[in-house]
Amino acid sequence: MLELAKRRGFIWNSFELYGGTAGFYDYGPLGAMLKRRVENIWRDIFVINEGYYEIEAPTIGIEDIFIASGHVGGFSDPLTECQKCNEAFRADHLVTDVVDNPDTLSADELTEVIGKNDIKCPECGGKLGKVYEFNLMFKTSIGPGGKRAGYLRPETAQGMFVDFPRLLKFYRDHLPFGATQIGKAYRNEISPRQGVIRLREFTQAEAEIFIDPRDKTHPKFKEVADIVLNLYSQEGQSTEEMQKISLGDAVKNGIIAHEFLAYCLSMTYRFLIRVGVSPEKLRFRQHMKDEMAHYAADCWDAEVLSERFGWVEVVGIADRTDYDLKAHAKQSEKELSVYVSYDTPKKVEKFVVKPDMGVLGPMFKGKAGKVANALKALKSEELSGDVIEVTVDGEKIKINKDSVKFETVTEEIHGENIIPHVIEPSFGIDRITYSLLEHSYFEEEAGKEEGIGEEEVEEKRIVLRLPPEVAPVQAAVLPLLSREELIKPGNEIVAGLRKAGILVAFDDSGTIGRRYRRNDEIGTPYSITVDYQTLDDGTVTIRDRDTMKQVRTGISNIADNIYDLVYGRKAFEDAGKRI
RNA sequence: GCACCGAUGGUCUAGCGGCUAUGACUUUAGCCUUCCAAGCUAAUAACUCGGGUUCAAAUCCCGAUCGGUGCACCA
Repeated sequence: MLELAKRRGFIWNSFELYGGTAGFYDYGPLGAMLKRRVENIWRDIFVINEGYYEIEAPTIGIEDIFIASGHVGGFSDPLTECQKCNEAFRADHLVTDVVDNPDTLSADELTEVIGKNDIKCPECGGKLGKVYEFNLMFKTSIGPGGKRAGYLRPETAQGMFVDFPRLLKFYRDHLPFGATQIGKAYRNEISPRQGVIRLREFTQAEAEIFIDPRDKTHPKFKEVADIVLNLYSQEGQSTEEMQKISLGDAVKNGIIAHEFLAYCLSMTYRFLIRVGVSPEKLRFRQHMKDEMAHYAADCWDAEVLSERFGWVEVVGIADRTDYDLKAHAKQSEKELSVYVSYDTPKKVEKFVVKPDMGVLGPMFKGKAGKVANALKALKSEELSGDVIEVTVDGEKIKINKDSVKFETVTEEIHGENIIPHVIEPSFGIDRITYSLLEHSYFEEEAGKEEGIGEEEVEEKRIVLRLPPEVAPVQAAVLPLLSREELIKPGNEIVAGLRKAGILVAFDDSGTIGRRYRRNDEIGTPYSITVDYQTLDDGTVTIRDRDTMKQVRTGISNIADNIYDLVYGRKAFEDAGKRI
């Protein structure tokens, strides 16, 4: 598979000319188109059908963002280098024998522990240097002078959190709403391996959906409740059992936390199947309690079975609660909340204390404000005596009850400010693209050729059964023989298809069989063959990649015909007369 | 990052001290060909990089880079 991908121009190692660098891959001519089509299907589902508009934020973020997100502090590993041989080691791993929880220690604390316990370089016994944090973000500086730190974003999500106030206005202050982003993210992995599974630069498609924390239902949940998924729940993982269960039942039984999350699983499922992931090689795995971030309410990964890498996480779907907005609110000192009005205004009984400032002011002068605040904090029973006592700055102060009025008032409240919860489906586009290539790859025995003598020769066919919608080349036009009278009408068909926006290849070299196989190998779903009958009656044949069957149809509406086939609006049998 | 293994045309591969470096497929040009890759003719194209040993290195040694596997890390 990988050999094919490289040879036919899907993916290959970056910078090969200079020996290559781990963690970087190029998409070739076919791969880039394939990936683009995958992204467009994602847009169709999330942006067009769900209405979560796409935004585009910079790939470089300022330091504040990543302080808030925790990436500056937490997205790193403590390293120490040997002064003698310059080897780098994980500092927390060197001290596991002397400390109980080394990963809770700071770099300075680790340096101290190493010093006190006289820990030496495991390689050469040399002295170890100061421990420093190796951050997994690519750091850069903004503007000259290097004063202002910037980081290549390690995920696209933060760009959407940071835009929350603007997005809220765009959606006219209504929950729920969502924003999406498809773009590059960067992680300076210490040791990336496993091909495109772990990259230093990769493409994410993420949605941040802001919902009312008190209402995690989904209006369209009924439409998807019957979808049966392969779930690998927390409970299931303890017994290593997957279960096929409908989303409706999964929510009812409390396996999935709520409808909204379950709905996201359904979107994810439909997306992955549509781009070409095999349903039987797809499962949804719930994060274990200790694996989940402490703030997450529930989290599910879509995992795809890969022949090379086993189960690979391709999508993460998390209920991140209000963690991110709170973090950015704190860092930016701005309020990030939504005013939500009640259906009917609530009547709330409220106990109000009204200190008589005309008396208290002159009496306490500078302290008056503090005294008043202390009084306001009191409960009704504490105010019942003739003399009221409060403590201000450690000093007990007695106040005559006449100086304080209090009452219970009934107020009408029309709504409140709430911090939305965030549902985050996060897709690894590179992993998905790789997976569908793997799942589409088939080597099969195709027909039987009569060999020399009596024996039959089994013939191998490599075919990429990509869904027509994602296939980079959507149709091939092939003159049966490379002769001018057949090439000419072929070229006219090509021009017509191109006008209709279909990516079409023309090929007249070698035998027809060879050209069919070449197109099978890159997943071209339909091949149009011009033969001598075309010259007589203006018809051509269309060959279906998967079945190798052919139909004959007129040239006049060939572009519409192919378009309908590619986008699934017509079955192959209906595209013409069967041969 | 550690340990072990590997790196030869576009792809797969032979060669394991001796100098025009195997072979297959692919590709290109042409011939032939009336529907499922291997018919004919020709052409293009490779020893990962840097040091060392040697009269001589694709071959032996060291290092780097990349890749595979295990550990670690990561999701």
